[in-house]
Amino acid sequence: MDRADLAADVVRRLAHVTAALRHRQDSVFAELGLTPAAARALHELDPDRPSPARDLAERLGCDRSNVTALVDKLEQAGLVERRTDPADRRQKTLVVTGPGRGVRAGVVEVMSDSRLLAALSDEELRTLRDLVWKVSDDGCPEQCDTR
Amino acid sequence: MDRADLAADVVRRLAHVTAALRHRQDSVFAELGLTPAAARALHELDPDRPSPARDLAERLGCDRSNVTALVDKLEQAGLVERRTDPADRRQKTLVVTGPGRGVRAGVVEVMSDSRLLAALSDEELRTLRDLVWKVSDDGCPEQCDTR
DNA sequence: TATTGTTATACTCTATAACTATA
DNA sequence: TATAGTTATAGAGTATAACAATA
Repeated sequence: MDRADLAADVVRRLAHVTAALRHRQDSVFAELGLTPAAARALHELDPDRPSPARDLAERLGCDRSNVTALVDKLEQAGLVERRTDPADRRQKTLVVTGPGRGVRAGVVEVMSDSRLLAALSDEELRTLRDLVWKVSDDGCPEQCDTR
Repeated sequence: MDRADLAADVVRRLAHVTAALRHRQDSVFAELGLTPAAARALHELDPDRPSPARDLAERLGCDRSNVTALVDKLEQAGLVERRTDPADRRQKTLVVTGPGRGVRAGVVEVMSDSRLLAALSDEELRTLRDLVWKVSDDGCPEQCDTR
C-alpha cells in the first residue's frame, strides 16, 4: 500500500471514529435534555468565571445571534442565568446556576470520555496522543474549532 | 498525566483534527457547487453500479425522504439521472452522468486527501493507521456511519 | 398489504441584516 | 459613532407522517 492509499485509509478511519464519538456524545446530551449545540455552549461556560455572551460566541466560533437562542434554552432549563453587567449595562453576564453545574459536569465527562479508546494499552495511547498532536500542530491553523 | 487525562486529550485532539478535515472538504465541495450533504450523496453513488434511491438512503444512514431533495439537487446540476426501473416500476435507479463522474472524482479525491497528515513520516503514518484501526475495530459498532 | 419514492411539515443549527439600548 | 444583545429571516440538514403508484 503506498503512502497516498495509507493516508486515505487513515482519513476515512479518523472520520469513522470521530463520528462514533460524536454519536455517543449526542445521545448523552439528549438524555441530559440538551441539544448538541446547547450542550457545547454549556461546556464552554466556566462556572467559576461568568462571562458575557460575546465571549461565548467567540469560543463557539459562531455568530452572536445564535448564542441568544442557545442561552434562551439553557435559561429556560434553569441551567444558566443572564445578569446585566452593572459596569456596562449593554453586556449580559452568563452565570451557570447550581443545577447548571451538575448538568455541565455530565457534559464535560462525556466530552472527554474515552471508552472508545479502551482497546489501546497505555503505551499505544501515548503514541496515539503524540501522533495526533503532531498532526494537529502542523495541519490545523487558527480557523479550526472543535465543533 | 494519568490515563483518563491522556485519553481526554486524545479525544479533544481527534475532534480538532477531524473538524479541520471536514472544513477543508466542505470548502472544496462548495467550489464544486455542492452542499456537503449532496457531495456525500454523490460520493456514495457508484458510477458503474447504478442503484435505487433506497440503497443510497441506507448508505447515508438517513431517511428516504431526504434523499429525494439531495437527488433533486444532483439532478438539477446534471450530475445524476433518475430512471424508473423497468423490472419494478416503483424503484428509481440513480445513474451518475458523464459530468457527474468528473465532479464525483473531485469529491472522492478531497475525501481521501491527506495534506493534513503531511507532517508524519511513512512509519508514523503506518503506526497511526494501525492504532486508528484498532480503535475503530473495537469501539465502533454497527450503528456508526461516516457522516 | 407491503414497499418506493414523494410531499408536507417541523426542529436544529447556522448566517446575515436590521433594530435597541447602551456607551 | 461603535458595541452588546436581540429579533427577523433564510437556508441546510434531518426526522416523522401521510400519500400515490406499484408490487
